[in-house]
Amino acid sequence: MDRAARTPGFFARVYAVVGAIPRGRVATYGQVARLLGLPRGARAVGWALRALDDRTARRVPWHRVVGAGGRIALRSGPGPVLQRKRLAAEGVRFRGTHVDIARHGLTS
DNA sequence: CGTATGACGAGCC
DNA sequence: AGGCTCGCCATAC
Repeated sequence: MDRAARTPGFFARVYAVVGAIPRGRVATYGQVARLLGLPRGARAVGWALRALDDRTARRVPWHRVVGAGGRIALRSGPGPVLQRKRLAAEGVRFRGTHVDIARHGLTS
């Protein structure tokens, strides 16, 4: 286990919240941050997910976290495609390039 | 301890 | 709609 995931630090809490997102639904970085008690910590959440290594990523449903409005935040590499693919596999609908947040949002 | 870095977000243009 | 700027936050150096 990585140090970040073992210690009761920020990363671990982010992973715990993300892990609680139900299958077929998505949450925004801002929402996750809010659940952690950091209304303006969306960016920090992004930092935590970015720090996921291949092994840790296997136990954290990072693909269920999207940007405000359902935007796929990943910009390059296999990430964006993989995320969209995984979400689609869970039945998540898209409206163009964005996730249909109104239909699959955490609180929706 | 100051500066840099992002998988962010809201405002503006 | 698409692109920029600026503010926020936890880390990395």
